[in-house]
Amino acid sequence: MSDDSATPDRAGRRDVLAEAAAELVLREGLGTMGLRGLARRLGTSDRMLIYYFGSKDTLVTGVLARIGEKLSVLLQAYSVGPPVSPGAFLGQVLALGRDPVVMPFMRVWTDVIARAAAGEAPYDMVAKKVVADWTAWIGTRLIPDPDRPCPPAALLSIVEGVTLLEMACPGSTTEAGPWLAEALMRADGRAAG
Amino acid sequence: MSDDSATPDRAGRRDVLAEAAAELVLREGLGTMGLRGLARRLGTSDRMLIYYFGSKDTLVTGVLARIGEKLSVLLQAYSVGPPVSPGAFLGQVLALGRDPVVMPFMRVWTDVIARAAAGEAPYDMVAKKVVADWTAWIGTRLIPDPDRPCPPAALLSIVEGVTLLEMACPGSTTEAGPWLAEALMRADGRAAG
DNA sequence: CCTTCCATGAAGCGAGTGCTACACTAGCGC
DNA sequence: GCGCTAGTGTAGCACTCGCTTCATGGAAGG
Repeated sequence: MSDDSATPDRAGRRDVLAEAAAELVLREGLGTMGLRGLARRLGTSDRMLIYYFGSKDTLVTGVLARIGEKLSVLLQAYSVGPPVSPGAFLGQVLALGRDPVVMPFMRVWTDVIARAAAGEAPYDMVAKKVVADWTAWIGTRLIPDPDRPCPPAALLSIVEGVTLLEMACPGSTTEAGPWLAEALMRADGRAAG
Repeated sequence: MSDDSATPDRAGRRDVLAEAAAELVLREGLGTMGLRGLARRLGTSDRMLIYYFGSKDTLVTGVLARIGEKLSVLLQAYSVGPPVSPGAFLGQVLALGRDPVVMPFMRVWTDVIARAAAGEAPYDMVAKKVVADWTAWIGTRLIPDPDRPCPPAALLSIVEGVTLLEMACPGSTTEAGPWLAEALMRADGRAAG
């Protein structure tokens, strides 16, 4: 009776709301996720958000899942190339992070991880999955190095750190990104030796 | 009339409260900075915290400044050695970050920067100063490299990223830290070439 | 026409926030 | 003793938060 298939319009409307909320979060950040403010920006009411999603936590996880799907679609376009060295990968990802299409995603995920670090529910659970997914994806993008295998979390840490610092102090990392990529590429050249 | 010198006891009591709050934040994190909860843990009342500090923002900045002083005292013990290469520095700092005495400081500052990234006052202002101070300190700890000068923000990004990921997903960066330090040291070996 | 049920608005609840107004005590100078 | 002021407890304000209750409109089905 109360499952979605019995009321397809309801699931459809929820989907529309989730999509609109995802676009809004990508545009304005996670700071706008209060029920009343979010509802106002979406042209509905907090009452309706709870009606369709059941609770704010499921709304947040749903919206973040949708943002994740959007990003994975984007990333598939960058995964077609061959695996590369850690330094080259970092250079690619940091350049990607300056792409105005990808940048909002970086900011949202870094914000999610930052809230998870503060112990805020439900971001802590979401962050665990996100970190797992990303390390797995990074792992598939790296040339295996039997001598000194690069832990994907190492590259993820750099990307998160650069993004976080850039969000907190805009402009503070303009030189840091290129230097890091080049330093790792220098290390790449020594990886086999 | 209302300055501190006229009522030294008041300044003294404020100092005691700030010290106790700093210890508490180092122990339990910034999540405990609500006025009522903080006051309860300090054995006083929110009324008194406002009375002595004027507002929550000045209380927060005061407590964070005190934590900063504590850390700078700690760090002076590690600044007596000669300047080192970026890779060696990163190895030292990441090892330092696992020291149970220093770890609470790392977590607090990373939390501050994370809140600043979310645009939360007054952490945004504090973070700007913290990042400036740290990049300056890192700059004094690095061997100048005329060919490829290492931006201090690069190392700060790594430290922040590793700390953030470790807070969000404990255990996810156990291999990342050593690998990064070693990779940068490999790059150090190529810096002059 | 009448029922039934989905969708929605209006109002409100209870808890939380930073902060304030008021009353009171205790100690000090006159 | 009197007045003054610093310190502190109690209560409360105005607000936000996630969420609920009530009432209603309106369409579908008998």
